[in-house]
Amino acid sequence: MVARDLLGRVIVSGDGAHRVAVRLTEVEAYRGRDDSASHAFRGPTPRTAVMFGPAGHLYTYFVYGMHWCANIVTGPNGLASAVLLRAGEVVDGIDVARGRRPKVESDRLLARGPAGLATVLGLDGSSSGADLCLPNSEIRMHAGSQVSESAIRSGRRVGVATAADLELRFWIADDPTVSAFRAWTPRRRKPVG
DNA sequence: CCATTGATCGTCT
DNA sequence: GACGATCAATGGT
Repeated sequence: MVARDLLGRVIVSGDGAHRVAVRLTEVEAYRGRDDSASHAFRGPTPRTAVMFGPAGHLYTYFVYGMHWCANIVTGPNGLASAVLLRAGEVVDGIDVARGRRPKVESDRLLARGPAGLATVLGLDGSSSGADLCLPNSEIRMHAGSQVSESAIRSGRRVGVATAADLELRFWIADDPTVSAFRAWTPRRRKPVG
């Protein structure tokens, strides 16, 4: 399992009227212990334990005090590799997706960006560790359609401070749902007084 | 379209 | 105590 193999696959959450499906158009690889930008770089912690487990499970994390983002653990080794789901196209449950992001104007932006993608699928901390390969799970993955190698582009990862030169971000060429690249910039602290 | 900035809190040191 | 795998609002071009 490699990051580019995930492009074109479909992540599905919920059933019936709650079903939402997202076809992945942009992903970003994190090489566990070998990668200073990875949450697994300093070894397992309670939060990152699932990254050190078997492939095909979900790893969700909370950032900036307000957003959830989702990864798929890729394994199969003890390296704790994972792939961040950066963007996708909502292919089913568009009304549910719109309801979860009522301020988003265009459907193509509904699952653009990792936090938006997780929101549309209804993912949060309770989803972490879920096995995506179980067909009856609340969250599961379908094969989707194959994306040809010639349609895949790669480039630097978004918003990472270290290992910034690695080209571990992959997306489907010319897809309107792919997120915009933003280089990492240092963050000003809120004034103390 | 682009650039800038505030919001907000779990996690690890 | 500092920081972060982000987003949306704002204001300019």
